[in-house]
Amino acid sequence: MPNGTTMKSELAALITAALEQLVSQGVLAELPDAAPQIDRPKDSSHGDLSCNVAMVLAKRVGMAPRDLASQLIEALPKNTLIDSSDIAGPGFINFFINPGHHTEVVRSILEQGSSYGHSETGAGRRVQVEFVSANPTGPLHVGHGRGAAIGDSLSRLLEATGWSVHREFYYNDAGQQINNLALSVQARAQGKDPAHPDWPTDGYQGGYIEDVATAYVAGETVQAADREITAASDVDNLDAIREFAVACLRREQDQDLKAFQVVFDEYFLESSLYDSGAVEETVSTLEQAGHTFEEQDALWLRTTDFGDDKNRVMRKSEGGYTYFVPDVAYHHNKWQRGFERVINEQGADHHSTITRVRAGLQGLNSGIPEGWPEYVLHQMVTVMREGAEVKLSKRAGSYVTLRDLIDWVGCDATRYFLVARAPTSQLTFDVDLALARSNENPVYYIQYAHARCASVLRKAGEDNRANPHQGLAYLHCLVEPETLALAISLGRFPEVVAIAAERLEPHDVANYLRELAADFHSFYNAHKVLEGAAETTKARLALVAATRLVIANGLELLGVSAPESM
RNA sequence: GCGGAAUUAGCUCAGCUGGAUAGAGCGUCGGUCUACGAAACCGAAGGUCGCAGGUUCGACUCCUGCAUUCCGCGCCA
Repeated sequence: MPNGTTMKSELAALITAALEQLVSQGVLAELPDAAPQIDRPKDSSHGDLSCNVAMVLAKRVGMAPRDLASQLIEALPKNTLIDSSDIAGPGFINFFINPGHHTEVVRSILEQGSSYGHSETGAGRRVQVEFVSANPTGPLHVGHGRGAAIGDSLSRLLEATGWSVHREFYYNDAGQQINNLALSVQARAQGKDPAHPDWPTDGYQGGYIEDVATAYVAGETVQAADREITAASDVDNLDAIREFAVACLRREQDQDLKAFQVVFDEYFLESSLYDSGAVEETVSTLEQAGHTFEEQDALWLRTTDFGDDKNRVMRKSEGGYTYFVPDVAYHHNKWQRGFERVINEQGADHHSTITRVRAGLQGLNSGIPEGWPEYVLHQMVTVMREGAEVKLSKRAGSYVTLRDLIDWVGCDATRYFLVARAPTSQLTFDVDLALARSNENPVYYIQYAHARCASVLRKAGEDNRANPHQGLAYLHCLVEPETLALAISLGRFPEVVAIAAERLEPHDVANYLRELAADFHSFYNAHKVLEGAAETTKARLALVAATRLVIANGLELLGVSAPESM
């Protein structure tokens, strides 16, 4: 099987050929506009693949679905893919695939190795994924962790499907929140605590503020991914405190991300948009395009022209810009950088900005498509431990940090749990479940399957048994139901990756891996790999090697490690 | 009130963009190791897919109402 083709696409080609045949016979007036839909039936007695095209077309042709189905089967070209086919229910055509085709994937997998499952649909086009984008006012919390896990996995999926991916982290380094941060650090440096009468309104109360203040007074030097600052130690110099505090928290977040094994290509500063004049330029372009008006001393953008439910203020009566103006400038900058696609992974609480940003971009008349950029929004995360919700962290004070989770359950389990659920559903992170070492914990379940594969292969190597590739000559020995079921699952992987990337849903991969691990464990318990006839053993070793590769490739897409032993 | 998300087994969640008898894991009950790793496997029980209509060959899936939960809704970011 060549890279990129699947059983489904081979079957689709056969069915299309049959439809063309029916057109030439005059049974059909024309080909349907869409490609025939092919599904994997849930019930294996319904075959390996099924097609509903007869039911879809029947009405238009004026034939009974089952009659049309039967003519379609007659018209199928000769092939080695289909073992048999039948018509079932209201007019499904069920196809039973030649078992040899199922086990042939083992050959493809061993040949393609770490690239098995990958495709070139992105064709090297450029996509930017922006995620986390936390302001440097505190450690990353679990919500940021979910964003990091999803955003990074999305990036990996897009890379695996041929896109050229740019990972970006955007942060506000100059706004009101940063001012609060500086004031809070200053207050701490002056020996005040949150109970003090002069403690700043909206000041940050987390314990980390005190650490920053201590470091500032001590004149320490901090180094973050995108900056390095030495403290001035002067308690009255608010600008110096601000710069130092931002650097401290940037470093803190860098360390969190490093512990989470997430890496960015670029950190983009909101302040740079002011420095470069991009914000002013955005405003004047919108004004010139006639999308703005003045009212009550403020400048408004007519976002209602672009689907918003009310117009939005751009420049406040006191002269400053509202937050969405630099947001629009930022996204215009992304467009100018040539990203065909931009995907923003954010918490669902940012939902309301989508319409505004898109409206602002449309108003610029830069040829930006209406649905650009794309958004993946994730819902809230709550953390449970010992049956109760955890709401406080020692370090951050008011919320549970990402680092807390990593410390409790490790990077692998944290990443898996945060990425394994649909972003649209609220997530309950059960710390005790993530720590469990049994199949109630899917991370260990999948990793254990990988370690088992590695163990068998190791054992075969020690005994001087065959190299897994030798088994490729004996794939016909793979015949038992559990064995074929495993091979079929291995063959699904490319589809799973393609669909997950297309729908921007990394959790598809997590679910698939769980199912694959279950198929492997069933196979493993039913059939001894190393204790059969020589040819069967060789074939099974090839199957195990292929399974190990697919699990490793899948875990890689989630950013979870694939251990050789546990 | 407006907008978004959600509602599926006792619990945590899938459900391949409309297919056939709605699936996993945990939990419960019952079986499998002098072991290619039992961190596993096999089996059983467990469901009015929130409610009511609609669309059609066919609805957990799409549409319209209603209910409940979460999140947003400032000249805050």
